[in-house]
Amino acid sequence: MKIENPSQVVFYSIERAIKEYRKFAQKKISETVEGITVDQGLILLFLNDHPELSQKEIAKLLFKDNASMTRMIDLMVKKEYLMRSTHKDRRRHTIDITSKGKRILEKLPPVILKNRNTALEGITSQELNQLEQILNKIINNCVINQSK
Amino acid sequence: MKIENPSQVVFYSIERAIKEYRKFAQKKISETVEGITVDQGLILLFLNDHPELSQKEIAKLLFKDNASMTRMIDLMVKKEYLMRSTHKDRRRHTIDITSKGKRILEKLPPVILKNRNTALEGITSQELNQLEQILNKIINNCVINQSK
DNA sequence: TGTATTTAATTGATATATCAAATACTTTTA
DNA sequence: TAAAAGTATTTGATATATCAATTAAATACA
Repeated sequence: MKIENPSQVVFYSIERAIKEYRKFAQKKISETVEGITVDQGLILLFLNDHPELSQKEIAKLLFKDNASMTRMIDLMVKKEYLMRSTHKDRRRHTIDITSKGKRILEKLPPVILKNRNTALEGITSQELNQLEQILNKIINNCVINQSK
Repeated sequence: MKIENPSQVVFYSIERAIKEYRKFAQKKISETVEGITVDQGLILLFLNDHPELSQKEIAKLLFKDNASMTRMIDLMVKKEYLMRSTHKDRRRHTIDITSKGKRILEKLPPVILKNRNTALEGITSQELNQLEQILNKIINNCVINQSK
């Protein structure tokens, strides 16, 4: 049984698209903001909009593992973008953005918006909807069949 | 400046689609073949079809870094799926599939084909073409603007 | 031919991914 | 209310990602 050439398989395109976008976005972010990864930037943005988020909730938003999130936030605390403080549910922490983190937040949104616009240049909103729909079908197929 | 909710941004869908597919595919592979990751399986398949591939070429096919590929193949050698032997270009190695690797290869293709079909269930070939086209636009936008 | 430039692979350092197990709390329930 | 079950986070072990630097060999070229 013969497996198709990768270039003929849509999963390679999906993987490549997200990897090229991440590489591109990281490069542009690094040109503007020192010492921040794409994911760290997203963590700051989410926390800024929703300060009550738990590590677990942030992990889910970014499709990360809880253990990874612990270590990412450890690092961001070490780099002084974030601080952990006590939460009334003492299993959790409240995660606060430091002033250093807030300074990053001022520079970040325009870069991210520009990156997204650049990456989506020449793509109609109709195409974007199609893309979303098809991807959602794939996601559903995978999620449903995983539990089987 | 406000950054959109993740669910409204197509890049989250792309990321989620590939991650859910990988999780699903890994689960199905693990049920059939012991001790093999999706990427390790793909390395075996590529080498089987194109035994002359260098580590660098395999890395490119799978969108990996050369350093990662060195370590992945190190591990596959340690687990006895692969062997390195001398190549006429002595900077390289020839990478041979062991008999243990070949036994994996007998079981792998049907699982992978079934995974892909399951994940793409209910998606027309027209939609697949659209998906490819739109993703290629994104890829091009990122690649072109990276060098700028 | 000898030196400079490329090239394939490796290594080191650090970060992230993944799974399992452990901790420290909270909530349920008998 | 005490024990059981559930939850958020952390930790350990191993693999992979990423970038820079190194090594060893091939190629270019003066």
